[in-house]
Amino acid sequence: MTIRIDSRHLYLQVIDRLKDDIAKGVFQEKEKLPSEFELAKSLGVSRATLREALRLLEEENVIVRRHGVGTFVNPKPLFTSGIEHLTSVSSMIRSAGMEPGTIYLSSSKSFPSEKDIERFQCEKDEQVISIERVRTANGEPVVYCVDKVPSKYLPSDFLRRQEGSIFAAIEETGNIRVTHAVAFIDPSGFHAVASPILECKPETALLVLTQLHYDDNDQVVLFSKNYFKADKFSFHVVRKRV
Amino acid sequence: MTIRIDSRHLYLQVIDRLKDDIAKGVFQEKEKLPSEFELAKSLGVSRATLREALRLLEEENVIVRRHGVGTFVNPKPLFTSGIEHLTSVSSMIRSAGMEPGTIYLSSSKSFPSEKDIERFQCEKDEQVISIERVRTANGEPVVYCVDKVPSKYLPSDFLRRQEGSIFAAIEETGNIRVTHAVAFIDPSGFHAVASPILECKPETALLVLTQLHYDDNDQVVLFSKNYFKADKFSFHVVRKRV
DNA sequence: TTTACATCAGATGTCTGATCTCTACTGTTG
DNA sequence: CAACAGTAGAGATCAGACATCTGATGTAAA
Repeated sequence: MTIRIDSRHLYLQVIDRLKDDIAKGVFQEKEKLPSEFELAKSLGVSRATLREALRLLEEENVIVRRHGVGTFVNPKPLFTSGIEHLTSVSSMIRSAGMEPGTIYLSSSKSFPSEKDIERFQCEKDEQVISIERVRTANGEPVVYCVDKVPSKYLPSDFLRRQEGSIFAAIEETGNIRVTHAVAFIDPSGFHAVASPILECKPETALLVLTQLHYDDNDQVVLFSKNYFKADKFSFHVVRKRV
Repeated sequence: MTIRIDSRHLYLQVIDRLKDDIAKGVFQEKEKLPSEFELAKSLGVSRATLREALRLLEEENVIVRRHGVGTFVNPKPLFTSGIEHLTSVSSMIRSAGMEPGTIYLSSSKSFPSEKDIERFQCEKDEQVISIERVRTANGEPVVYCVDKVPSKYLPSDFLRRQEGSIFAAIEETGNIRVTHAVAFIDPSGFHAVASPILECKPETALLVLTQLHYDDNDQVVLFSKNYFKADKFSFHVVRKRV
């Protein structure tokens, strides 16, 4: 019996551990994993728990299981991590091999519009913080971002410190975790505000991501509109048949 | 082979059964499911098997489980079925509440280009079929489609019959099933070919979906490039934190 | 009456160890 | 050499137990 430092469920810890090991190449050798019996023993969990983890890893296409044969790691992380995985703009830029930066244009606190009230399901007197930024990749402007978030979700000193990710600030309190988002994808030609800021020629198209970010209680905690300079950026998504 | 009547794994059958029951509203009552013990008994499977099914349903956001409390059906199919689910253009149009139609522009059989050979991993002498179509919604052109598929994946009489989905034709033989695709998302301003065909004004932006369709052996079986008239169409994707 | 704490029932989480079924391999046989 | 039967080992499923969490209830103290 191991001491539970981590309070999360065991099967989740097993998943992380296995993903780590696969990433590190521990199991890579001939793309075959030890048998469930041995794996469970070496991880210190029961086979039932291990199987719950393996089943989810199979659903995620990390591994493949063949009845009577064995479990194999899937040798094709070729096209994972598409837009269907929620990550910050910073890490999107970084994973494209470039250095992210931020230029703050403005930030303000104001009372919510009717749309805001509907989006956030908040009261009329709950103030909303709006932030306008330009994100850069290797110094070049690539994304124009407009974010809106009810001030109750942010630390009180947020407006003063002009740095850091909004995600991190929202989750700083420990009570909220952004778990998923719905992103609406639209193309745009010339945009009166974004195009000049991004130093686009009029014929350069933009990709607009309008996003509603939810926490684990399905509350909208962040609304954002991102204008991507598409010639410097590429999006993909893995589509699965159902 | 792969002819499976009901020899699929038990946990998969349980998932289907539960989804069915939820869809039929059997469990709807107060959004609470029977306990795992009772459910397992009534389904005639062990608790371990039931739990594998429940774990996947939870991952799919169909249900929510709370330790010590119970299992609940999730009352929010609000934003499922985004672009991350692979469906045909026809059903995308239909689910937008419009009637899909097709205009065939051209279709031809030719030897593969170097890009084709790389995409499909085929031989130089294996011919490739190219199809050019316009898809309409309520009679109005909304998508310009260019499809490429090695002729070996299609029935020999395919070029003569100018109708039906390519998906269906590929799967007609029974040996191939398109399981997933990787879609690259790009905006486009004026496009010399697509814009006139779609009767777009020059300033109307297009959304371009360049897709590689895979079968269950991770073979590319279909390449397609779709130009969506974005003012008539809307895309969204559910992004999950990992 | 209200608050705080102890207790308990019932649910999910985890473990153990067994049996069933499938697959790849191997040696035998005609 | 091909066809077949046997076998070992892997995942699939099962049955039952104990652990832990949560919500509700009852009881005693403020």
